[in-house]
Amino acid sequence: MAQIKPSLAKGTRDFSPLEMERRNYIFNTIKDVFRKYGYQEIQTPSFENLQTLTGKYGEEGDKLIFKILNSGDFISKISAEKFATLHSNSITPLIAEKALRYDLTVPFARYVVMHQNEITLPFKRFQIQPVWRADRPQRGRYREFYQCDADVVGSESLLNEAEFILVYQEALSSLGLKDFVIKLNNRKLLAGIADIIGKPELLIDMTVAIDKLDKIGLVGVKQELAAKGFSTEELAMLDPIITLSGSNVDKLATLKEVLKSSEMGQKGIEEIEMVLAYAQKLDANALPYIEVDITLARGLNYYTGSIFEVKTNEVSMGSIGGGGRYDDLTGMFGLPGLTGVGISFGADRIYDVLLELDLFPESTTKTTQVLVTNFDQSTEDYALSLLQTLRKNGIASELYPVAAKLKKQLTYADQKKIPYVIFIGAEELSSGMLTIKKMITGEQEKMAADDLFSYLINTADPN
RNA sequence: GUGGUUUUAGCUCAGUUGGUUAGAGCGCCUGAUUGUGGUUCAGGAGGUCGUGGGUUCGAGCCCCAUAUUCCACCCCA
Repeated sequence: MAQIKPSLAKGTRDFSPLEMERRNYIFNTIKDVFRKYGYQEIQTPSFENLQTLTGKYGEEGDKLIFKILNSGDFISKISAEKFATLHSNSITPLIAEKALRYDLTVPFARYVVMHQNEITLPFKRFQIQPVWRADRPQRGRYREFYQCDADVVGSESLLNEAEFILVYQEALSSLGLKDFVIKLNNRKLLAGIADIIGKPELLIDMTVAIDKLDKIGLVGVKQELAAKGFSTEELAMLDPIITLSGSNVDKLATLKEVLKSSEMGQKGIEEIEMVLAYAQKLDANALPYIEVDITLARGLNYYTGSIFEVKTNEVSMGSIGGGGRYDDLTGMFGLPGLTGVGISFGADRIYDVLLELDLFPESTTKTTQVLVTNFDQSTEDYALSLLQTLRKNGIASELYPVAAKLKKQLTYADQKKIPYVIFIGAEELSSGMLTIKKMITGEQEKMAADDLFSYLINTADPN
């Protein structure tokens, strides 16, 4: 067989022991907070029926779904006439029936519908699994990455939203992040803005343009909006929205005034106020992290109410979390009238941020505690029983698997940071006194096997 | 998907206008030490220069294609 140069698929990574330890640190921290707020873990398959996923993420999102080619001779199942009329888009459902999951929310909606008789509402679940996107990789953007999602379905209370803000605040603070902002917006408020300008189709263009205020300034924003088709009068009407600033309370007061003719807009403002009120009652310390931001649109099609996004100000990185409320995601799977709201942590981005800020705790992984040396066949037999006795006493131990030079065995212990090495050679065998070497100090002493056990049980770290 | 960028030893990187045998540091292996690691000293191995074409007497260097990395859009975690 021809040799193949080893390489990773674009946008994927291996995780070595140290990286896994750090990744698990992130996962465990987030999990602990999820559990504390009453969420239970589930998992769903890596791939779903393509139908389950398509049409949920918008046009751009659909393009980024990794499709799985059907098995077998799928071409022969398409008639020649039909084949001639096909283009790459319309052929996809014919040759790919499955696809890798794009996020955890849609599979969760599917799960809820399929398990509706087993679950009691409100159902609070969390899920930590990889998702895949056929995007072009970049800093903080991978084609395979882990999301940590918490969602609750069957409760329209805005307390859920407020609790999610606290989950964000608590988890990120536990991870050592200090300067981050949880952005809060509401689709109803955006709809209200669309109401008053009477051009709902330009809503997206508008939020995108307003979002650039820092970069291109008020004049630039207005130019861009004019280019998109806004009249001078409309721009005047939008002025207070474009220049919206100040505290959350200030912003909401301005919006209330501007959107007073829009029922939908008022509803959006009320919802934001309610979320903030709940958050304050739960923990007023969380309030400074919350920023009402009307430019937060979020592409995901299914959001209908609150929208969240989390960014850190400590390093340059896209959002490290996002979420929102979806009123009818399960409706697409035949269970209408069930509202849900959820958030997601981008574990891989959080990893990159923590690494850059040097916020990972010192390695705490328990490695092997004792290495038993291997001199030759006769000593190996004795060493084997000693080895297993150590293990039965809960001490992580290993025997060097072949009789090698002591130098080599010690180098191995050194590199693996094994704190104790037990020498069993001819000398030890005949005297019955084993030599134990403490690698950190280099000192060594002789003791009988029984004394050695009690010594190690008392001093070595169990695993 | 659009535009740009990167790729040379296990790792991080030098490499002149296109000119003999492509270098360094770290790491690795061997020895100084046949029962002693982390320090030191001596020696050694390791490269189809991302891949495939092309130009040239001659290509790591120039041209084309392709993969990959990172960056800016788009979008997103």
